[in-house]
Amino acid sequence: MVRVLCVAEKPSIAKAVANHLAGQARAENVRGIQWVKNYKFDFGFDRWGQCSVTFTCVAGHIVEQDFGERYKKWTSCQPAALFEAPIESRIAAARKAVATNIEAEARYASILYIWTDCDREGEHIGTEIRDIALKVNPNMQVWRARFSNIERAHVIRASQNPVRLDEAQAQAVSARIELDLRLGVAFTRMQTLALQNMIPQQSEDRNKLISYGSCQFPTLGFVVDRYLRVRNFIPEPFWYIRVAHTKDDIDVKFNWRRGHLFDRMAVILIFERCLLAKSAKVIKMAKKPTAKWKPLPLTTVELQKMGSRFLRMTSEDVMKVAEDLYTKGWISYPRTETDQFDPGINLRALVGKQTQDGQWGRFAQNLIDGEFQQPRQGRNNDKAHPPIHPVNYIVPTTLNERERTVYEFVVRRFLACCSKDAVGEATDIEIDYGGEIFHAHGLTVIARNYLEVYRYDRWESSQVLPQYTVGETFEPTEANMHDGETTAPAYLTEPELIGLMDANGIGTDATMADHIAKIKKREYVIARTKTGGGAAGRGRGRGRGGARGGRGGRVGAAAAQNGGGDTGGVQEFIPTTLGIALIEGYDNMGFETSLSKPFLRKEMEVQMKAICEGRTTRNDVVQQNLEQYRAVFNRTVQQIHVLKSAVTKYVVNANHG
DNA sequence: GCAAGGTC
Repeated sequence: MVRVLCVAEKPSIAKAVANHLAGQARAENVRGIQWVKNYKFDFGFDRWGQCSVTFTCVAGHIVEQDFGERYKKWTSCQPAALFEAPIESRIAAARKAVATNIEAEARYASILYIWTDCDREGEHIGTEIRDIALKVNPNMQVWRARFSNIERAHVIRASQNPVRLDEAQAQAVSARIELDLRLGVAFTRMQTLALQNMIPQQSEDRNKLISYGSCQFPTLGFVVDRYLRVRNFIPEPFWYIRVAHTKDDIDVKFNWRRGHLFDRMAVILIFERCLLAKSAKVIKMAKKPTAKWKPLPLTTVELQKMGSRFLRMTSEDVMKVAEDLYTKGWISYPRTETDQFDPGINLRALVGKQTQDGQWGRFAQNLIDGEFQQPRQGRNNDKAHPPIHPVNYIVPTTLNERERTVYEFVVRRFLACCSKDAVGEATDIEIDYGGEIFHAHGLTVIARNYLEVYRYDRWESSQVLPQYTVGETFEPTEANMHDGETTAPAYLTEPELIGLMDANGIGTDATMADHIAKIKKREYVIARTKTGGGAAGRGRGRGRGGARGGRGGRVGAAAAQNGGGDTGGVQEFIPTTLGIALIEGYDNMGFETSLSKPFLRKEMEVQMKAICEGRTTRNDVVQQNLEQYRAVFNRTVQQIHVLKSAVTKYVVNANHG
């Protein structure tokens, strides 16, 4: 019988696919690794007939790239030499047993069938597996499965339609690996050696490390950018008009359509026109149904944003806990960009597992009893993993506190997705007063629906507004001119930072939390827990700040209508003097695009796509980038005084003063 | 003592 060796990227895929193909596969232990099993079974492939199959896995990359011995020691070469120093590939120390297992199985198989994730990194991992297998058995045929989820029918279809590895995608990753290594290590050594004597030692036995990385620097850049905007903020006064009217014992406040103006004289003139008009006329009185949409299926980025906003955990902790819940089998794979459920998945069955819970069980039961609605479809699909959802019920009290918090969030989010939008009625009233438009907005929540289970969203009825009729006129009970001033934006919070990284392609969903943790560890930023609520998305500078100090009083706006509900405990980031000095130093070097900005990383992403599409080659991209960065590197060395003087200004002086 | 990306 033909022997086929299948290799997945991680244990869960190997197990799921093997069991789909086999019915029930026999799991054999592998020496030296508890979490890898070799699943053995027979299977009929259209192409090769009845085969004897071993289905095993790796755990991410197996091969590691590093500089050779000669360049390992910091003092052994100039950092600039790392732009061309030879790079060696070897099996990572922690992956020896995995590689040995593949070698052992490959010796007896004639076909290698690769089942790594269908993304760029998966394609590269596939080539790593192939190289290891071909070394012991050069005659193997190499194939690859194209699959985008692990639903049974899909997997079986994929198994019968093998394709070839996509070399271009693997090459794109290879370019990324080489560039990140050379640039990261070269700049890290250079700036550490140049600056470490100016900076207090981190601890007695360890020298301060001043690292550079294509992701950590832009991440730091976002924090510094916001900090400088806060520090350089100059409040601007503004003026506005507010009208109130009491009807049916209800005090209705009308807001000025223009919001506010920064010209006091202009507001005075308009205000006088209003007063002259004496009476206001209702020009719109509309009640219309409105809804608050239920959330989209959960992606990794969203989990980290929501986690750092509502669960009093850092994004790093949220990911750690989510990975734990995944390996224990309670939730699905936590690294996904997909916000749409595959039509094949049995969502009702998953909801059904939650009916036994004391807190959300009744809600789940109601869904089963008829309230269930298909989740919304987002726009993202990584074709590898479904949205994050609970796969099994676990009594929350048997989990530790952090696990419980994350599990509860995943479950509530999932149940919310399978529920209905919240329904309400919006009332909009507009009046014309001296030629100016003022409006009042009211909301009555009619059915909370998904909000019953998803307590992270807020949507509450406002004060009930009285009935007006279009054409009706009245004399306002109160008409006042108020003043206020714009308020500085707040420091960058963790959910905001994750949003910026995501939008700018800094890191991947799986690594964003690592980069944030790294700039903390390097002491480029400090994280501090924000107290009180109302954190995110506030005050983006001019004109958005709340109106403070209005003399007429009663200026404080009602609570945020939407998405508020911050419980406090959000992390906010403030750069250290060292962090500011690094960013300012590079910004002052006069490069077209500073290393602190996200553009270089974005550009690398564009070039990786070009490699994938065959428009350029791996070597061209690597050579061109190395050339470009070598120029930046050399100029940085020549102008190291610019960097040093920023460090002097922010770190040295700050510590003596 | 260095990067970023997989994953356990």
